[in-house]
Amino acid sequence: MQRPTLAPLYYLTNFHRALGWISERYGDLLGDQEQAFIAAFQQLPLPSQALLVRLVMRKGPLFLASKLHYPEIGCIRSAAAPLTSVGWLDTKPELSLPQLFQLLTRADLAQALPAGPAGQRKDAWLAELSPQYPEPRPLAAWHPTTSDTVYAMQVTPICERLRLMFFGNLHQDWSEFVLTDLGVFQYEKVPFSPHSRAFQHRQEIDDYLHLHDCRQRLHQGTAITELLDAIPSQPYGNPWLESRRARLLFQLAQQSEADDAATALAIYQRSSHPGARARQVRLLERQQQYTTAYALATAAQQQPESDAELQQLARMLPRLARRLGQAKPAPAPALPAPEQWLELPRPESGQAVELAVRDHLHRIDAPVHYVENTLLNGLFGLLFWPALYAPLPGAFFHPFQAAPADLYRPDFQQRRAAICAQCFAELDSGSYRETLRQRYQEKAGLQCPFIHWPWLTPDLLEQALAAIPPQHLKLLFQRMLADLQANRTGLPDLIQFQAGHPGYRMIEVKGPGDKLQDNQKRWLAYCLAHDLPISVCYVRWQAGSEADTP
DNA sequence: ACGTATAATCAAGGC
DNA sequence: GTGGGTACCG
DNA sequence: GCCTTGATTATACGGTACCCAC
Ligand SMILES: [Mn+2]
Ligand SMILES: [Mn+2]
Repeated sequence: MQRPTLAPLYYLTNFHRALGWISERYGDLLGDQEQAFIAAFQQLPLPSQALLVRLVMRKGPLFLASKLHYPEIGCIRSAAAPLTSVGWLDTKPELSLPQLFQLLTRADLAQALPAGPAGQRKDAWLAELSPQYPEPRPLAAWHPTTSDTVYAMQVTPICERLRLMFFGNLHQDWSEFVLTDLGVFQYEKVPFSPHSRAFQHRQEIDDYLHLHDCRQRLHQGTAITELLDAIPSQPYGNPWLESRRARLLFQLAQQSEADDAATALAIYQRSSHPGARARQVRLLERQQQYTTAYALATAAQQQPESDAELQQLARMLPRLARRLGQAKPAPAPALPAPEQWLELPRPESGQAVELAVRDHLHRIDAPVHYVENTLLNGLFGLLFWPALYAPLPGAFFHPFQAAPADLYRPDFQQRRAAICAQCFAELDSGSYRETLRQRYQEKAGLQCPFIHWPWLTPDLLEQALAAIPPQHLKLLFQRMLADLQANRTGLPDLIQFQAGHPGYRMIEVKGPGDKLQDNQKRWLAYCLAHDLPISVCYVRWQAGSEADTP
């Protein structure tokens, strides 16, 4: 593929585009600090602007002047000077010993510090010296003979905030621009109004940043109690932020489960994250508070948050009932799934069991494909493309989105009811086949969370269109749409296309020691209830086909 | 909605 | 030297 | 049988420069 050649300062151009974008849409949500930053940035000499952007895109926050080489910028020190005078770079930061170790190479450190035993690891050396050097110092104090300079980035918080405002998340970064220009990422072009933006209130941005900070501290091992104090005790009004708060609480509770079950319980109670209630029941059970556990479980059963929760409750309730001496509830009926047992020679090369079964079942007139979730997700993405990329207010707000912002919100389908109905109607009329072929041609390569293009080959698509009855597709898609997040996984490993009716069958492969997962059981139950051809294939290895692993 | 996560799978141990 | 992990690049 | 835990794999842009540890 031919890559367009880029202007030397392409990244600066991109950053200007971003700043302009933000200024246009967020004028009312920018604080004095951010406004001043944007204004002052434009006043800087170009090499200084370029250097700042380079550093913003790097890890930092500390950089050695001698390690910065940018031909398009030229002299780093002259480019840096204006940045230090506005206070965006600090040239004399106090460095802790660990920071010094991160910044300098082994060889450089050896000139500044007493050497340890030969061949000592860098981290051991640091550990050994740490007690002797508790105080931070400027580089010149650590290493008097060096002529090097350290630059410490001072504007990370502002730049992070701007990035968040642009993308509506913090996992995308400014390289999206160049990667898209190069065609590495291709996004569907969705029209949206010039005032579309990820946030409507400054408080939402603050809240997002605050939660993000708490999450990072959780990951760094900050004490749970400290974080609990930091996280708002009341739900956010914004459902999107509230789900993030709930998830953070859930993770907090998870962390506390091991050493403080009571705290964990209390935190789960405050979280509306999926599964939080089931964890409460489980923890209560573990604490032998069977009455409370049973009460919560039965209440949950009356108003389950999901099939997944019902599934968990159905396992816990009989145990709890037994503990409480209640009448033994009827055992859950086993899934009446067709089963098949195979005894196969263990593949030479440690080949996956799914592939072994695929090859065993494969017939010239009944080909088998190892597809897992990719086939159905792919077909779904193709058919519902107009719904996924419908220009609804608030769904799209920058050009680098692979999906609408509300994809996994419960009202996704509801908000697009008419379009979804049209997509379903194509299954009834039969026009979907031509639509999907066309759409595959048209959209191949574009980022879409449901389509892994390399797996969904034209050949596989054709076979699926020929074999799977549209009414079956309809049933499968209906379940997906009911919960796009939960129901995009758990689909069977293999699909076999065959003559006659229904024209295909789905097969979940289970090797020795493997069991059906919850999400697989849910798909299994759904397919059985709707007469969709599904089965489970259990595999044993032939004795002597290969020595067991010790 | 990529907290370098979910996925799925395998293995082992506890009740 | 080599291999592995990380950061950076476009 | 159920539940947990941890390990382990793959993918997610692909290539390269650099540093470190062995
Ligand atoms: Mn599988
Ligand atoms: Mn399987």
